[in-house]
Amino acid sequence: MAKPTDRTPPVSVAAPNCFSCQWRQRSEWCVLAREDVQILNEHKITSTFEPGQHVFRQGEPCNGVYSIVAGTLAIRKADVHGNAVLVRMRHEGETLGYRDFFAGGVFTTSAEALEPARICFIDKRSVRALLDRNPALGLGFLRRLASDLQKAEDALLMSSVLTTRTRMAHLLLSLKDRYAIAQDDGSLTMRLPLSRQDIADILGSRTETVARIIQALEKDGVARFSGRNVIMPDLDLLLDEIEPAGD
Amino acid sequence: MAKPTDRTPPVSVAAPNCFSCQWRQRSEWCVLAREDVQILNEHKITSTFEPGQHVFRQGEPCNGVYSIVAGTLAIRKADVHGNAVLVRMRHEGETLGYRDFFAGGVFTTSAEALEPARICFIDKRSVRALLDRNPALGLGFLRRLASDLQKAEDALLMSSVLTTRTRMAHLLLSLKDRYAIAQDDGSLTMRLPLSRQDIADILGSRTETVARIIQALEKDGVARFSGRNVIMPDLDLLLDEIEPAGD
DNA sequence: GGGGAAACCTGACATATGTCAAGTTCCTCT
DNA sequence: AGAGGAACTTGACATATGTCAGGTTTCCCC
Repeated sequence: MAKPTDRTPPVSVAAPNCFSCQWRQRSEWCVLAREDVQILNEHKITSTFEPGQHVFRQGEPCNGVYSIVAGTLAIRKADVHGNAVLVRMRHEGETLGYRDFFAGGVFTTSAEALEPARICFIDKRSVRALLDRNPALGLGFLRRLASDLQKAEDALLMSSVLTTRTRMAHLLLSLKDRYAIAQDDGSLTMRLPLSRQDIADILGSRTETVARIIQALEKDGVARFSGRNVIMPDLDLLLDEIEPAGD
Repeated sequence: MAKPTDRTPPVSVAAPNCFSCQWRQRSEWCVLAREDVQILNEHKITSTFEPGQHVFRQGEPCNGVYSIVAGTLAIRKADVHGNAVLVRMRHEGETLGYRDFFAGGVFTTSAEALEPARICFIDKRSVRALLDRNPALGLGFLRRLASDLQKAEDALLMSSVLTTRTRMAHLLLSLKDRYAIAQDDGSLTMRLPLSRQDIADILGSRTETVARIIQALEKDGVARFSGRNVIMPDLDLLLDEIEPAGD
């Protein structure tokens, strides 16, 4: 089998069931009545994506919303010169693309699988029908957008008042919640879902700078890196990074 | 009369009429039926604010939304150390505070009048009642939030890929649309609604850096500054700043 | 008009980070 | 296993920007 690349078309898979979907019940879609779940179930299209494949690309028309059944996606935004930032990550259970769906119908970001992913697509017409029948669904998206906006503003604030090293510490701490596993000796280990370039794009920096910060963190005993594997011997040391001493 | 300071309470004024309000018809509120405008009209509270006064402060509970009848506000966000960024500006006709209203009820930003302002407050109960009766109102806020989020992401991208000088050019160009007046000789003049500190907070920079950038822009003939007054002799020079030559 | 505070500017200096150019390691495919 | 390439690291250097300290201007209130 050929290696899946960015250009490999996504694979449609046997449809999972929206009724029994564990994620539906914890997301915006939990407000749907039984017959509306039926609509969802009939119209969704489920596909799988390998790491590196795009779910959608900046500039393409937005013809519906997506829901992640499994996997992690990177949401990137690029300017005209190709410079990109990694705006956020999206994980299983989250809905995707609703921002551009409500804003105007063209994707202003790209979504790329970081891990093997399984994703449901719900087309425009179905979403509109569901919104018409369930005002609470719209309010759910409203809440979600409001919280996304808060996070974006937090990121904006952080990017202008914190050093790159401190933002790196923030990033490690947020990744820890999802990816780290505790070892017997009290340390934490995790495998990063992100390349150095991805990290640089999140920090608004360069890979060389990321490498230097990693070097510095290792020197100070805060974390040890080996490729994408990280060992954090003491969580308190990381917490100290984001909460300056004596403050 | 004492000079209005940050602590001077806002002044409630004779209520303007929502039915005839020119802004209502161009905003989210335009979808309201006649009897709903009546609700708005009865429950809104209109106040005036002098420059420097706060409409609301980060951390306060959010008990409703605001609508700007006249004036310009600065929306700021601060971290625990008091570092602040100026997240955005809001002008007459815009609604205010809906983000925190939908997200959870605590203001995550502060709003401060930059010019004398007149602002209507619509309390929580009235907003909820209007939302219940007008699903389209919720969709209107949805669209607005989606576009705010887009702008926030644009700002995030710009802050990490553009130089401070280029962002300054972007800022001047966006302020021009609202504040600049064309002179007979083809140049543009405007009076900035922002202090150097405000500009630095927008650029994610320092007042000293802003002063240096101003110096550089004057040296290159792009703009001339005298306090808050700016003369832009040639718009093309400013546009060149944001679109690097030969690109 | 004068005093005082706030806003603003300037210079000298330190430093974080970008840039460029080699290396090295790691991974994948044949 | 070996070849090739991508990802990553390292070093030398340039530079934008922060920091600090001092000075000037502007504005407001008495």
